[in-house]
Amino acid sequence: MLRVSKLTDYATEVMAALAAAPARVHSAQELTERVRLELPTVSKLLKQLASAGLIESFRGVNGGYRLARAPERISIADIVIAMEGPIGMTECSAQAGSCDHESHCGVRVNWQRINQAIAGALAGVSLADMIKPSPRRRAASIPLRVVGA
Amino acid sequence: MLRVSKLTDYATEVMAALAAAPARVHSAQELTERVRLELPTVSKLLKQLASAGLIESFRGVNGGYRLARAPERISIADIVIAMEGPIGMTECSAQAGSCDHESHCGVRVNWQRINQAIAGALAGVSLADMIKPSPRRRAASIPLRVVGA
DNA sequence: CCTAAAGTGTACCAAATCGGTACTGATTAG
DNA sequence: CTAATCAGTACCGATTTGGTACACTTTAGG
Repeated sequence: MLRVSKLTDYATEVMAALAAAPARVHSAQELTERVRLELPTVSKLLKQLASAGLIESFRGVNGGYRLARAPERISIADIVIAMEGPIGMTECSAQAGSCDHESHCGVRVNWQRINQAIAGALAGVSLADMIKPSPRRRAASIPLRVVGA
Repeated sequence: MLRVSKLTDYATEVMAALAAAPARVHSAQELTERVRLELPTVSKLLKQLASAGLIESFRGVNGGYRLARAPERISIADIVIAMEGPIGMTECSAQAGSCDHESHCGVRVNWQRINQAIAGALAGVSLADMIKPSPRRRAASIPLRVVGA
């Protein structure tokens, strides 16, 4: 199945939890209780999200994490990229030289277009969208139809 | 990196090779030479593509494989699904009951929307599109818009 | 019929990835 | 100075992935 890693999945849950109270600083411990995961796991992904600049960290007593931007300005693409690196559906479509088929592979360029389509789909959903219970509203703005079918 | 498996990648190359001469029957051996992979590997994915109904197989001497439909009527989504199963970016968004967070996870429904957007992006590119050298033409209709970054 | 060309099915193995854990260090409020 | 809390590193086990091996079936053609 084409899917993101569990860590990425968890990351969206944690980000959603942070987005529920964007102004407050949440400790890793508190977030752990919200998403029902082990502390080291939550800790690890929080660190990753922080180094990607999606959340701010505060050390020391009463420290914790807080969204770096408004939930409307953080997209699922941001989270996926923070956790898994650049979106590239195939090795060679992400960086050149990584695949020795390049010379005779006619589909590479087209995979790059697909990457962009998928990045667009992920970028079109914000964290604010994710915490809305109803899939109505901005849902319609997700680009669905692409080319042919 | 969010990506499809190598086998899926190879499968698109093999399908592209088949699409280059849709009427002819190609042996696995011949396709192996085109995509520069090992025969058992090509053989394995051809079998999988055949059982998904994307290609037809012919046994015996002068046997081989042929596209089951016109290249315009086979999408990248078809190939990805044939190789990796249903598109579901998270465990729980594909089938219910597979995740014990369901009760307190507010983002599940929204992942389902994202799945559909991605499936749409993949369904929108046909095999015929993939073998076109120029990324021009209908390319412009792929939604590109990005939110934050 | 017999043989060779070709696909089918099953099983298996090594390497990479992934998810998780442990432990130690650094920072800061009180 | 102490406790709370984030940061960094290292490691481990399980799963997945990619690849290989081998025995079986089907079919065209002599």
